[in-house]
Amino acid sequence: MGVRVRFAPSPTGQVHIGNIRAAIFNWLFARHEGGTFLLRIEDTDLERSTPQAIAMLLQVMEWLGLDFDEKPPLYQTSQVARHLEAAQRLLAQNDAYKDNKGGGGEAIVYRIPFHAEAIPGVATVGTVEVPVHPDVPVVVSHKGVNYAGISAKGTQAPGGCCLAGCKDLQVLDAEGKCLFELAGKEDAILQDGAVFTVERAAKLRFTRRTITYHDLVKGDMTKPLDSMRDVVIVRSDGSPVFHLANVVDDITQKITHIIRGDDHVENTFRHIMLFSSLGATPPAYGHLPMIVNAAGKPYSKRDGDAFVGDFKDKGYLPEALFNALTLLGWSPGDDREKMSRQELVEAFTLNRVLHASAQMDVQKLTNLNGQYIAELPADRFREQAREWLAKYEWGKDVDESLFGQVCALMQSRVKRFVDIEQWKYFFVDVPDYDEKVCAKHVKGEAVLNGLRLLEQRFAALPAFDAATVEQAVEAVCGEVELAHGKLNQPLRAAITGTGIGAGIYETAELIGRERVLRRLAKCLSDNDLQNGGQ
RNA sequence: GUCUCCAUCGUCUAGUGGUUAGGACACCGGGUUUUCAUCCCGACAACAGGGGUUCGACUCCCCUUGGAGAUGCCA
Repeated sequence: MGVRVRFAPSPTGQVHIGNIRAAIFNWLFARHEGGTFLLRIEDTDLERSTPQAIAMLLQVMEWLGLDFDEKPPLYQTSQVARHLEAAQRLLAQNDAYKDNKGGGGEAIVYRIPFHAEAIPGVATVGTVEVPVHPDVPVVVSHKGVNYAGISAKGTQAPGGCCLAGCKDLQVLDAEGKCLFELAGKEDAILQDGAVFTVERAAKLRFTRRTITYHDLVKGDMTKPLDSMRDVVIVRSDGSPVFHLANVVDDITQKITHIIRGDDHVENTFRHIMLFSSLGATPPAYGHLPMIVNAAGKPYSKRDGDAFVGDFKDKGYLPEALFNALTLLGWSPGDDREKMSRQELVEAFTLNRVLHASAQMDVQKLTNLNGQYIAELPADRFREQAREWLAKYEWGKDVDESLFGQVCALMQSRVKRFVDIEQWKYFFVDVPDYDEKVCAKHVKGEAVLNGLRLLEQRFAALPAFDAATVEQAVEAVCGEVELAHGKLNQPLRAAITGTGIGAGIYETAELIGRERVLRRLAKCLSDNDLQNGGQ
């Protein structure tokens, strides 16, 4: 059977990059393998799974080009009957039981199978002993073995595990005398619900069993059964828990490979058991390292600056974000970084995914984004630039030919489309002056004289273009005894109000003689005013 | 407490017993007839610590430290 993978988010608001990265890796894996990429919307949290949240999710996926197969997507809420049916089946098989431990009613609990040998990957390790605190009685029942451990200080520590964790259990006292033996009582406990309470026990001796699965990215993963507890699969309010719903849906959708975040590693062991108890073959698993924030913690829904939508709003291209996200926890193995989607599909394999968590470097993304923007065909860039410009009052109705020229001049310098806000000086009569920049550059007799002279020369120029402006500036520099180029930044400050931008001669040409002269005059008179006032 | 996983420049990473430990971003310096956000060049910068195994460890094993996750009704 071909590869079938899924992205199964819960649509509870914004989509953050950790989440979407999982989608990207699933998509890449499916496309690389020529398999099927499914979307399953885990919308069982009715309060937070709003239609808006689902629409936002779909929109983000489309923006990033994460096309999924077999539409429409599977909505988990449509599967509840199936989930409950599975729970009933487990109950009927005696693989689950009802319990009211957390109060509020009876929950359904999946029992880690005592006869665990039927589960793939379960192995017997040998006999082990664990100390227990004598003040807390050891209780052995079909719900597991309850006891308190002993901390380093000798106080009670959390303990207890599923019954399957303690095969061949013997409860011993401090002298090593056997107070209870499980052998021969299994049926009484499992079938008839017998409960044994053992007081003043000192240690447990049992046969340890482990469950191992091969993780496609992390390698062999093993967990002792005595570190596991039974799993609640239906809440006391009757609603299915994630573990059940997730596994049942994966069976329904015939998923062959589950690629998800690292935080699910521990769940995998119980999920494999659930698959098995439900008569299904467990899929292959691969766990992706987390993307963490600057503090080294996984992005939570509170980390406001990590939402996919935020990157879109700042003018990042989907291809750039997609590319950058693939480079978090994965690399092609050579020095390639900027890769097309096709190259990524070809190069992507799970065994090259890293094991350690990664931190998103926004500056690197920004740099990459700049490369993608620089490579945009001129007309595409223009189209997008216009949309961004239209966000500003001054950018709604710009001169078409000037706009085209500005785009041509500035495209290679734009790293994010929000940066286009700084184009304002090309299109308005009076730019916003950065006072610090002006104070820094527009000062000193020589410079002021130079600018005044420039005003005259510009006015007298037969043609006003980059070349003639350059000539004029050079000539004036000589006349006022300024080193070559020393008038450039002052001129830039005077006519754009900023200290950065494209080449000043080209910039001046685009701003045009009229505006340049007016700005020069204004800047100089403002300067006189200031000096006169002091 | 217990269990699981992780650990190379500030950040993302290459590296699978023998390398001057490579690349990218950022930063710093220089260049583009000392204009600039582009472009080019250069410099700085890492194997968490300690034990082993080995002729030889970033690489294999153990311990420590540090980080993350899990530990029955979140997903």
